[in-house]
Amino acid sequence: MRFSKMFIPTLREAPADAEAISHILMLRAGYVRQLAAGLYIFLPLGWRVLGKINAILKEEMESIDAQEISMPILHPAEIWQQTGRWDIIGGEMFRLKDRTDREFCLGMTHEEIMTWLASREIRSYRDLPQVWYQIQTKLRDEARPKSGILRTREFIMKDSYSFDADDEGLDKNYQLHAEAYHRIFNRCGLQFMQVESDPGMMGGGYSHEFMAPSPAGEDEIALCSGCGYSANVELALSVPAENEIYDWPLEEVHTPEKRTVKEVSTFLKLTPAHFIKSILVISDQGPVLALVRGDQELHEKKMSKVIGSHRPAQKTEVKEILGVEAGFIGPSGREIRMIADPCLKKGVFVTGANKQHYHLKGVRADKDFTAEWHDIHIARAGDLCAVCGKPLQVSRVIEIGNIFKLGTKYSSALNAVFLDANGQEKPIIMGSYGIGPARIAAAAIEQNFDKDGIIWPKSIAPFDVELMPLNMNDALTVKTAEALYKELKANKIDVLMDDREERAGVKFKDADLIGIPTQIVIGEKTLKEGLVEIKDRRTKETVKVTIGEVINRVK
RNA sequence: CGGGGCGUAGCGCAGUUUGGUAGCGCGCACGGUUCGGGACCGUGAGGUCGGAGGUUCAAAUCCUCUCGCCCCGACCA
Repeated sequence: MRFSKMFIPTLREAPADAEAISHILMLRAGYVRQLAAGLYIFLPLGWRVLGKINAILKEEMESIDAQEISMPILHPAEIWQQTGRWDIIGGEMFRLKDRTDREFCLGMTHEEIMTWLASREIRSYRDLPQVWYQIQTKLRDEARPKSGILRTREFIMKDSYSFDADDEGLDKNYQLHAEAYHRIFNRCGLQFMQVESDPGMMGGGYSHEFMAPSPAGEDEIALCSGCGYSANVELALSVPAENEIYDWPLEEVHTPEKRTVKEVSTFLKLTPAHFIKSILVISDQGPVLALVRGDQELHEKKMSKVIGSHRPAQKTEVKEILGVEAGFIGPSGREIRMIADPCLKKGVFVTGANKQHYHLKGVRADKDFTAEWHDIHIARAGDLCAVCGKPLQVSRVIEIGNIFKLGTKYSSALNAVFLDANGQEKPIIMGSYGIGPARIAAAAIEQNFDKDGIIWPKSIAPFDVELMPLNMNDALTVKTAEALYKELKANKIDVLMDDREERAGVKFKDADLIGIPTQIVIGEKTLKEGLVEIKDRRTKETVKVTIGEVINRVK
């Protein structure tokens, strides 16, 4: 490809409303343009990158016998109604009507439609297993699109779905996908890890996420360097570092106007870890008191797993329900449902006395209060691994893929059944598996850039090499460039030749910004010695080679 | 949905406090000189100041409403 013929609108300055590095660089280097919040146009360079990523996805999907198909984006409401998700999913689903008033939605994922197809076509265990995939646009009315291409309202996803006769089959397809995903992300040059995750609205009981470490990410994961335990902090189990235990007798202490853990702990000259933090929440079944250690935060998702959907109580509700102001509530002597973090089992604590301006010192679990015990705190760096006891690290990550064991949730709802070898009718056992190609691209940039621009991993770069004849007015330069251009193409090397009538400086700046991993610089002076320069975009190291050597060097 | 910020030329911004005929840099077009890390000189094109309504002799500037975008939070296959 010739630069002069390709639409690569590079920008000297970054648009003001871009913040994430991948967003800024993709805009500046002419890969994407924004149409509206969460809607992006992929320009020629950006589309080439997605094409490279998709090619890898296809190869690895085919290698585990997944078959590519293509599903509509516009879905009739009835199918989503049958699985219940039409009502469960709120504003995130785009909904519309056709001219006859029939209801439709735009597909945010394809479990329903894939299962619908299976329900119509699969009859026998002999038809199983099947793995179908597509690389298809999804639409979600995101509450908050952000970080450029990382969270958008319309995006391409590779989604695959497995259909099996039994759990062993599902296990195998799940495992095959996990392995394929490892190969895919490795080939894309990403640093990543596989972690346990919360299945969320997908249902089913078992899932993993693939995470690329990056400060631009929206998720956090806990990692154990000791045993390798890794999980999204939404469900990561951790044991906070132990307290020194004081054998206080139970007594009321006067704590005038001291409400928060911070205030009371400062007042009593104790660390927050010696306190029980009591948080009243309102669930569908009524008020629940959540108890965590004073130095911890309550994790709402973990809490939701125990008591279902809920919200924090307002200050006035606390007074109404518990009869005392929020700063002085505690578990002792309460009849209300209580969920407590297990780290409170051992030790002696200070907590609200349920009496204005008083706290209770010397509170012990089981003796002074009882509760249901569940891990409900947010895992933090420095907490200990629940498996092996070594310290956990917490890091910020971009979710680039996920795999779910769905079981029979969708097949049961949509009556996707088959006859087994004994003539018994059974629901098909399913899994679903997603990867976001645009997120791979963004994560690759977030993990590979410098002050001058993008540094693409070779496998997903828009071109393999950029050929840079510096002076287009020099006949020998042009002649050499044209010959090399032809030869590179003949050797199946993707080459972008910067044949513009631009000054050398502009070409260097643009080349670094665009980030093609190898640059071949053809300069007038060096050329007189019969040499050209091969430059590594990442290290900026340059070697001078004869023209004849170029092909072997860059192959 | 809650909190905050911003909308002025393609991009980055000044001008808004104190109302008085819209400006700078980059980019773009043309001419010339340059030519290995975003050149220089000259000439020029380009603006419903996000939109609507109001106040005023006069509104980018003041008031009301509205739309859009970004950030934090809530939410999130």
